[in-house]
Amino acid sequence: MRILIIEDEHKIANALKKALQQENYAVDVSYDGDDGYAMATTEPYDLNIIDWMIPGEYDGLAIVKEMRKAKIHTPVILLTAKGTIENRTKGLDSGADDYLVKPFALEELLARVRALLRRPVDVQQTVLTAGDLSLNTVTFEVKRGNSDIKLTGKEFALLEYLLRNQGKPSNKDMIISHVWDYNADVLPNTVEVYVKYLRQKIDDPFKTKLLHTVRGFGYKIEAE
Amino acid sequence: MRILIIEDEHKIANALKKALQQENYAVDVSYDGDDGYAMATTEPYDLNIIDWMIPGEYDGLAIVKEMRKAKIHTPVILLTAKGTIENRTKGLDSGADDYLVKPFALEELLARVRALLRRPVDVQQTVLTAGDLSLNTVTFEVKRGNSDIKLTGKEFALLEYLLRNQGKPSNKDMIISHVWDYNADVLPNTVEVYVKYLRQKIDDPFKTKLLHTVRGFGYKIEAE
DNA sequence: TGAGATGTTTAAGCATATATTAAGTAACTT
DNA sequence: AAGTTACTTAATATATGCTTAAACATCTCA
Repeated sequence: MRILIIEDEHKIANALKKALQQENYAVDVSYDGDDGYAMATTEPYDLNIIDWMIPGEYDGLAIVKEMRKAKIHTPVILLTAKGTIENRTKGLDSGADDYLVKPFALEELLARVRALLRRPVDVQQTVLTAGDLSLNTVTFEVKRGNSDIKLTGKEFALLEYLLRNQGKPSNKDMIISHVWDYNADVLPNTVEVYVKYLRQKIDDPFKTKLLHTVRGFGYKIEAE
Repeated sequence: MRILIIEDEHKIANALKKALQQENYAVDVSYDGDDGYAMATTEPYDLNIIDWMIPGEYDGLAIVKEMRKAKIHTPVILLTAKGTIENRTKGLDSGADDYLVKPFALEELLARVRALLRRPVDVQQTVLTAGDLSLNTVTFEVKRGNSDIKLTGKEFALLEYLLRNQGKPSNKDMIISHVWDYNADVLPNTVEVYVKYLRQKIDDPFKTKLLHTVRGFGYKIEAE
């Protein structure tokens, strides 16, 4: 699966590229509109991720319009800064298939990419488990054994990430880039604090611990 | 199940496409009549959704007539702007199977698509329940225990949506795209207000509450 | 052993999500 | 045309969640 990213903010473009590559997509990046337009119309891609506001003769919207005019119906996800509702309709009007407002969490983008590329449903598990701990990504329910556990949004996102990477330690930078918005300037200490919150809820009341610190490498979920 | 949409308003076409894809249909879109006509008569589809007023040599009505002349009996849903009754008969006369006046709520379209594709009956329940609450999608009656509850149109649509997704929280964006017209620009706060109205009617007078807030994730209906 | 590095904990201020109320519009009835 | 009902928004209040700073604890390696 080939994906083209057209985005002038290098930081964002590279973060997206990295994340998508980790999911085994082949990713090309263009940092300006003219170049991006040329690539989008000449190379065969399975998906385009295009920023609305980019320098060059073509902005994101124009690229989408030209693509559609040229009968290129590759799915497009449009990115834009926190905008008005009018923006949203305009974006979808142009022929884009989906629309994402910055800042967004990487996981959110990945979910939409999967949706547009119609990855088989069974690839994405809805219930993640480790030992007697279970997390349901549809109902957002978290349980340990029979007891319900209530998590906040961030706690849930953190636990989900750790469960998806079960057994292998994730360092704080990794966690920040996956659980927080791509451009969030969050201190590593914030992760530490959230780990504490999580432990309070999923480990402290129980005998066997699941969330482990791997000093120097990060944190991991593991059931013995 | 393959569905073809012939509709020149990109915004509508894309909204429909997305909604239908979420229901696991394979969807193709054509933005003009000539192209659409070619696709409808050469490719095998299980259903066509065709706008009446489209640019090109063929308008929607003509496409349906030509299809029928060519003995292609794929079900057709015709879309049209707020029209006269005369329109309606003309439309069904032409050989269309159903007829929908814009603007319409997505759920309405989905219901008709399901009906025409004869999805197994048990998929579309006519009475939805949660605890002692019941909602009849045919008679529009809502009851809790023995007491009748009167809801307005939007309140009803909201409750129906939540009941269909019972147990799983729906966030405001989801609710807006399913309960309001496809082109409605409605603020998230509107959903909050409607939740309040609903609660006043279905929860406040009763001891056990059914409509729950799941902070950070949305709202859900759930009976313990 | 002890100094620097890494991880833990607590509490407080700030930010955001949700709830509530009221008032303005639009649509429908009589 | 006036009155009613439904719909949506704006303004405000309240609750909860998020993030940081700073103090404390533990580990590692010279």
